[in-house]
Amino acid sequence: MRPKHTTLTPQELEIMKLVWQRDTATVRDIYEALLEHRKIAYTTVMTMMKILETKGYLKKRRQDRAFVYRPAHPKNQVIGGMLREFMDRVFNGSAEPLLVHLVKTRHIREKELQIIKRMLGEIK
Amino acid sequence: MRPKHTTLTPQELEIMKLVWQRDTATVRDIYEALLEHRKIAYTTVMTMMKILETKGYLKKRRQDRAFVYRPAHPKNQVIGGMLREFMDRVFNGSAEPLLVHLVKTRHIREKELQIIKRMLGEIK
DNA sequence: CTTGACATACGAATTCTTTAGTACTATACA
DNA sequence: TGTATAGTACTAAAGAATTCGTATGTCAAG
Repeated sequence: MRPKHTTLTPQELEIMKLVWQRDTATVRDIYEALLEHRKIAYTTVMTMMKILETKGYLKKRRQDRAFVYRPAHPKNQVIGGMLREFMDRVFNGSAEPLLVHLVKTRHIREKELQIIKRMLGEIK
Repeated sequence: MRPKHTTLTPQELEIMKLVWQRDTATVRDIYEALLEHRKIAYTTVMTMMKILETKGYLKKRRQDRAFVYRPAHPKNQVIGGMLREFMDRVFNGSAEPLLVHLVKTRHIREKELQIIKRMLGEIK
């Protein structure tokens, strides 16, 4: 059975990025990090992290009075899933038209081409 | 308050793809195309297309009794915007980590590399 | 012991997304 | 002429995403 296709929402992703950076984090850690960019309530962050836990993206364990959260899956795996979902939905699953866009918008230049070349060489 | 979505939602995209394919389309055209994949009500399609019109993605003009819709912007431009938004949100705006994923998941192979090479050559 | 700080639990409001029902209108046609 | 058909307009409602308030519990400092 194929695993349920569930993707991170924008705000969930924002929080997950911060947790991946830190490997472990409390609600307060994330709350303070988010506060530097925008106004947000402590309980909002708590709710989001609880949601991420029930969705299986975060694991928590109690330490003293507070929960300490950590990622349930590596960043690469989750981000990779989001990329695949996006490619499926927007480009019908094929990378080629995506690459066409990246070249035309100059997001891929010689530099990126060299990177790809080198990575492909390493895989072989 | 959640910031307004600047890009197409999944269902909106599904409809836009069909309109781009046809260049012009009535609600009935899209309704019938969608019906081949899933159960959906005629009025649902109508509502979605009205939303797309108020959001500025579709233009309509009356022809006989029905509206005929057409895209307000070319597909490349809109899809390009979605890719940009995704890259910003998920990869902090840089193409490189995105390419790393595509290489590692074998979505970029020799074939795609050649395509990129050729396109870069054409741009120069 | 009381109080303030800090944590979770719970509930709820708001907005966006998606879906669809009902009412109404104009046209075609039997 | 009256009726079925095909269209729009309007309304609504469910579910997801996002936000936050209030209640409550615990611990440490005074």
